[in-house]
Amino acid sequence: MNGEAEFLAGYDATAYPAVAVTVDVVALTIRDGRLCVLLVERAEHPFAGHRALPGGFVRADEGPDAAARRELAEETGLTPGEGQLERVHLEQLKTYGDPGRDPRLRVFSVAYLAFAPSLPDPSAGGDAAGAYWMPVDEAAALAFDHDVILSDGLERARAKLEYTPLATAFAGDEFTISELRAIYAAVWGEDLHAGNFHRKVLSVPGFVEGTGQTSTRGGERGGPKPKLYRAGDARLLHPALLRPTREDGVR
Amino acid sequence: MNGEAEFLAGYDATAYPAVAVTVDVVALTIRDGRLCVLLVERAEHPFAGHRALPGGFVRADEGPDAAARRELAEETGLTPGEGQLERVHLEQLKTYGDPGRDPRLRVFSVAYLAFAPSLPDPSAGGDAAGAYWMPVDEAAALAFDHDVILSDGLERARAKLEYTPLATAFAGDEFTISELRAIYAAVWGEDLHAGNFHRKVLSVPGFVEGTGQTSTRGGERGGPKPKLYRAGDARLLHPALLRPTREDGVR
DNA sequence: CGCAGTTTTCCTCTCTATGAGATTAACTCG
DNA sequence: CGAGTTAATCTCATAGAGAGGAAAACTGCG
Repeated sequence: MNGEAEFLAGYDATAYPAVAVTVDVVALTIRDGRLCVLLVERAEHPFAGHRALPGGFVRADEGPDAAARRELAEETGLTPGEGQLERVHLEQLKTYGDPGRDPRLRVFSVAYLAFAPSLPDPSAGGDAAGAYWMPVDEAAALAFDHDVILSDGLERARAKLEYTPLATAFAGDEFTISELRAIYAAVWGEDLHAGNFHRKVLSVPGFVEGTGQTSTRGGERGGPKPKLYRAGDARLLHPALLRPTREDGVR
Repeated sequence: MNGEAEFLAGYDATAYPAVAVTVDVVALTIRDGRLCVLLVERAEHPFAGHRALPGGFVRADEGPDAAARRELAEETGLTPGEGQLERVHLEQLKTYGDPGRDPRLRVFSVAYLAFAPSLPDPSAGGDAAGAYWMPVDEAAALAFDHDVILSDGLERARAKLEYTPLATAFAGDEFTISELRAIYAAVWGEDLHAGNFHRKVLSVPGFVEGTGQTSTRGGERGGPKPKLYRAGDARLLHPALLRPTREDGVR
């Protein structure tokens, strides 16, 4: 009965003016024990000179997931196929589309959240200059509504560490329990009890599995050689690893 | 430097053909102790005759949140201002935008999840005929990728009941602990231990607050007059109310 | 009216999980 | 070698979860 013509008639420019769909990526990593986010310097109007989350338009032949991974590759300098890019955890965060969030035309932005292991500076990578990692507590006054997107992404990341083993996505292939604890501490912004953390991580089935090996060297300031672990096969932590400080029942 | 003209030049129809942005709503309610979803019968091509989630285009002057609430109002027959529509909990679920999910043109759909108290049949409401509530376990073979959207919405709803007091959004203003337990049972699809549930709900600070009143009548098949409660001011349940059966650490 | 069945609301008991602290052993640096 | 640091493991007190039980309040039926 009603085909494309009828549909497009109902979709005329008067009722629905041109819209664009972009992806923006909140890419997080741990550098020097601090939680950092990948930012780019905007060269063009609007918000020229401001910092912004990396992002770009979704192309005709790709879904938003693929677009986000492509943008991430472009800005970090990672190339597909080498395993590094594939190991980055990427998940959809939320879509932002209020009128006026972009002064030029109606833009819907599908925001993504990425967890990356420690990476070299993008500027060293070659054509990906202009992007850099910045500690999240110094990242403010971003372009568009990117401050809100970043803060939503951080809250999601903090919550996800509680009930998923995604903290391992910030670590390398093999890691020690202490390194894992440092990741939690950096993301949550507070120290954790080493003994309880150790017991907890090993007691959750599927969180980590031992490699049978130990680190070749003790800690930087002494201590025994810690055992090495790699990520287990659990996709949900049960029981969960709850954040300490949050007040009982946020009102 | 670069203004709108340059931007629009980079946004030509070759690289970025026309796209549309819609909202689709997974609206859930409890009817006769069963979890139900609001569906509409599609009249037009494509998928004419198929069931689909209610939805429509985001208009130029509204954000996606407002669009979702408008669509919900149109399909349920609820009118803004009477309090009923405002009491429906509505949150963004996820955005679906793979090429080809709509055979006509590139459509990005921002899906929403709604929790509604028990409502009259939409068809009785007047102009909102064609929409109806259907038990979720009978809702299959939906148009587009709505099966996937529904299943994502259900999983989100089940998870949300664990750590938020949103189950109260399915109940009326005042409710008994048993009614609340029936909501959990319907959403999770399994019975809960009455005694433990009672103790748990009352022990979580801010989940429910007593009204000091009791129901005027005992249970349908006997029993004492239960006390009445209303939703408390907590926005997060702590400790959480975890689902019973799920296997330890989903692999 | 008396009785059986139902339901709310407590209660107990057991097991597990958590948080704080202490201990031992292994290692680095001066 | 000795002091300081860290990994890994225990202990102990408390809190929460799951299972079951029982008193009390109420309905509907004979």
